[in-house]
This record gives sequence, structure tokens and C-alpha cells, in this order.
Amino acid sequence: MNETNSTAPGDFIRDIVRQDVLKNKNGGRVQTRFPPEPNGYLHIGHVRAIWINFGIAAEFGGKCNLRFDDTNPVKEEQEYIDAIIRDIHWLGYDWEDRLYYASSYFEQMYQHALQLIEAGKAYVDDSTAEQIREYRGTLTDPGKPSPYRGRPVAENLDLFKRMRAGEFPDGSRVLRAKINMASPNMNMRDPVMYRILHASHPHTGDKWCIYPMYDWAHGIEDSIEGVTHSLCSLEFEDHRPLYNWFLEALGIFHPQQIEFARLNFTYTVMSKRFFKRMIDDGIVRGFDDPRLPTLSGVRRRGYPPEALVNVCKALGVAKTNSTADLALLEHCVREELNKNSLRVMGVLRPLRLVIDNYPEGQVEEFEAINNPEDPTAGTRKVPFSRVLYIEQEDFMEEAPPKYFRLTPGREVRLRYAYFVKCVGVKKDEKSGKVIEIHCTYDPATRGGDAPDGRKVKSTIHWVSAAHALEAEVRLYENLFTKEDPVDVEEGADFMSNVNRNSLEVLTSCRIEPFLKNAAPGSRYQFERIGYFCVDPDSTPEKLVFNRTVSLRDDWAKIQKQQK
RNA sequence: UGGGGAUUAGUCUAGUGGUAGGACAGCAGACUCUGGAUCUGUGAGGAGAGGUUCGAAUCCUCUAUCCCCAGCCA
Repeated sequence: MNETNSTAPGDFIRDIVRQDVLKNKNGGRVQTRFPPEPNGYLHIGHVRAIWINFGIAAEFGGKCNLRFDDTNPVKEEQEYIDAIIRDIHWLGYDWEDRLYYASSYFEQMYQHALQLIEAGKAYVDDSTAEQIREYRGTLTDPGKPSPYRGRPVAENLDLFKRMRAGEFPDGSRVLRAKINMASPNMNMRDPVMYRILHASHPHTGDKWCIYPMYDWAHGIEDSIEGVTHSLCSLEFEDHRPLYNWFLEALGIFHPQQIEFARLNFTYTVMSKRFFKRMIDDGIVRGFDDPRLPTLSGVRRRGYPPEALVNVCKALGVAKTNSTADLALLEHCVREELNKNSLRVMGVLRPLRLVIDNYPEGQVEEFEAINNPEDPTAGTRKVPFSRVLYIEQEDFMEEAPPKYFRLTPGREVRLRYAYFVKCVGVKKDEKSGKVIEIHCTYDPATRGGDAPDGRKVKSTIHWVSAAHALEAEVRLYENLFTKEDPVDVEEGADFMSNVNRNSLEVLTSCRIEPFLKNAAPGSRYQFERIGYFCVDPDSTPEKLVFNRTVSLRDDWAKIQKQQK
């Protein structure tokens, strides 16, 4: 259905599509495609392209195909195909039965190549790669025609057929378009259409030993699928004249190529080379490490897919090279998680708290709200007893100004439970570190409210020591110390800006028993701390959580200002 | 120094000849059984120089800066 209403996000591409639909171009039909090469994992930068292609199709009543641009078997693998499919589905997009492969069109491409040769618009070149490079000229100097450029049609036809038949070794010949060696656009200087590659292809196996180049293949792929708007990133702007040239030379359906800027974020690098380096150097554990911006990484980290789509909507699309603030992504993650995640109490760095006047052996249960943003999420019971754990940072023996939490002589609220007042501390004799706090509680404040109306400055979270589950929590920081990771000194690369302390593992965290059967992938808010996602490493015996993102923390800001 | 693009607050993005708007970030406050959430307020902007016009971010000219292109990668 046509959803081009006022709520639809507007950008220059949607403007073009809207105009085309209005003019009834292509009969008002909108067809897009997302065309990844299966040579690596998808990352958060890809989400913009996915969102644009699937989103625009949906908004204008069209369809979006998933098409693997698998024209280079030496780089492509089935593993990546599977991962890409999984990741796009996770994002919430679907292509129904329209899963296509460029390799399915190899025969048609070959026939089209014969057509171009017969038209005198393509020729077989026996030059070596080096010779072709030399003859291509430079940015400022025009190229020279190859000695094979004038080869007769019949000879070209024969040679090209024999290329396909496997008569020649890799690199010995190529098929080239005959365009213009003096063009100021390097792409038009007789671009290579086919190279010889005796390589096995994930989909066509050993059927082919010649493989089409991107520029030759892509327009044909789009044309075959009836793509109306072929949306790609900015670096293909220079290729558009060639895209158009091939389509016109062939006289087939002519999609419109439109380019947009890629999505980048501060503190982030998105390249296969970078991912590989981080893994090879042992800085991260794999492609799905929660610190990596791969989709499998952020999924494991706990980012909801909606947040990734929402950040695209918030940022929009334009032709300006830009780097978005990572804080905006985190905002979208928090926004989504705030709406949907269950609240729970968990103590990351436990400090024993004993309530001196609470009966030994007594256990009470308090009702806690699962999600204040969603009443349908209901409530749960949380056990309470004499010995609790609280967060180490929720107690200070000497409290600075504006510190509202527990300190000797001060009363605070234990969330959902009682008011407690600190009456003493126990210290380690050697280190002098506080190892236990002693409090008294006011039975009249049961449930968390004082009948006399007295107020406390803060509410802190807790878990009952006897009932708590032990858990491991993995805290993550940015992989880079600099907003712009490639801002490095002469001769250095991004590795010099890598944050070597991006992971902190906390092994003795205590969480409430409600989480006993939490499934891997499920997301929770640990109240007052942040959002956490159960890691696949988690077992019922040993729960493992990843910190997705911390909660906004005004106290941390105050602390910064005080320093 | 050839060709193709781009330039609006700290960041991203609208406005297409008629009061420069939004989001995030920042700052200040209200509220709060999460120092969360929510709400309110607030500072901050059209690369530069000319020109056209009653009026220019928008049209014209020049300049500057940044990005992309010399794969048998995509």
C-alpha cells in the first residue's frame, strides 16, 4: 500500500521516488534491492542501505529483493551468505521468495557479452594486467588504446568463447568494453568486463571459469529484476556513466542509479580489514564479539534491531560524507530498551550489608514492578532477609557534597523494601577497606514508604545474600580512545588508538533469583545501572551477562564536574 | 595539477526566493521508591568574498576546504 503520508521520513531519494511514482514512471512501480557481496559480515553501517532499500519499497508499495552480488568466487563463501540472511531477518526485513544471486544470471550476462562483441563494442585483450594498467593512463594523462583494441569481431567472438571453454589460463586474457581510452572518467577507459578465474563458486561450482566484473554485472542484474531505483553508496557516482552505457548498449530495461552517503559512527571503524586485525591480534574474540560493530556483535551485545532502524530514521540520508555521534545510537538503544526490557536488581560489585535489628532467619517477599513503562509486564516477588548485598559505590564512608547514597548515620531506602540507616562499618584490618556495613531498619517503612512522611535522598538496589544468584558480567567500552579512530600520527594506523581496556569482566556479581532461567539473548535493565543481555556463554549454573549500554548517569556527571 | 561529489550549531539533518526548524549531545530546572524514565527552559548555525533582488541558506560568479576515482575488488 502507498504510505507516502506526512509521517514518512523525507530525504532526497524518497523525493525522487515520490516524483517518479507521481509521473507514473515504470507504471508507478517501485522495485529496489539490497545487493551485498557475500565476502564478509554485515555491520551497523550496512543498516542504512538495508533500511533505505527495504524501507522505501515498503513505503511506496513496492518490493525489495535480497540479491547476493556473487561475481567473485575467490572472496565469497557460503558462511557469509548464511550470516547475511540471518542478520537481515534479525533486523526485521523480509524478501519473501525473492532471494536472488547474481550468479544465476551468468548465462544471460554471457549472451549479452556476445551481443556487445557482435556490435563491435567489446573486445578480447591479451595484454597482461600490468600492460593494461600502463595503457590506462593516469588521472591527468589520457590512456592509449591496447594493441588488441582493433581485433575483428569474429576473432573476438572466437576468443571469448574459448575463454569460457577454459582454453586459457587465469590472467591471460580479458574481455573489455570498447568505450574511450581518453575519457577523463577512468571507469570509461575500456573497462574490463570478464576475467578468467579457474575458481570454484559457492553456487555455480566449476561451471564457469570466466567471471563478470561489477560494472558489467550490476546493471544487468538490476535490469533482469526490474529494479526501478538502484540505490548505492557515493563511491559509485563515478560508475554511473558506465552503468548507463552498458544498459544503453544492450538496449534492456534501464534502472536509475542513485547514490547516497554511507553511515559512519564516532569511535567506530567498519571494515573487514579492521575486524580481521582485531581478531587476529586477540583484542576481540570473534566476529560476534559484543564490542565489534558487526550485526552479530551488536546483537550479542543486546542492541535491539529496532534501535538500529530508528537511528537510521533519526539521521536521515544525504550525500554529505558524515560521521554520526555514537551517542545518538546509544540514545536509540536506551529508548527501545526502556520501553521493553524487564527491570531487575543486580549488584555488580557486592558489599555485604547486615541489618542488625532484622530477625535472623526471617525472609520476606516484596512485590517489584517489572517495567514501569509497561503495566502489562506485571510484577514479581523479590526475597529479602537480614544479610544483603548492595553496590560498593552506593556506600561512602566520607561522602562528598551531593552524594545522596548510604553513608554513616544516613538513612536511605532499599528499593521496594525498607528504610535503613547505617550504624557502623566493619573494615579489613590490613587494608582498611570497608568489607561490611551495619544498618538498622525501620519496620514501619515496610514496602518503602514512611508513615510519618519523612523522605530519604536516595533509593538503592540490593539482593538478598542467601537468595542471590552468582553471575558474570562483562562490561564493555568503546574499542577506540579517539572519536576519530584514524586520527593518528604519521606512519601509525588505527591500532594506535585502540582502547586496550575495552573489556572488564566481573565474576562475582549477585542478581535476584528471578533471573534463574533467563534465556540467552534476553534483555534486562539492572535498575540504576544499565541494560544487560544474557550471553550465549550463559548456563543455568553460571549466568553471563553483557552490558549493552549503561543508564544515563547524572551522578557520574556531577563527579566529573567535581574533579 | 583530469573527472565526479560535498560544504547549514559540537554531531546529524530540514527548509528549494519571504521570521533558519528538528533530533542527539551540552547546560539549567521540575518531578520521581531507578541520580532511570518523563516534563520545562536554554546557549549554539548556512565555508569565504562578490553579485542579482524590496528580500538569498536557496539564483549567478569567483575562492577555499573535504571526500571519491588510475583492481583482471565490490
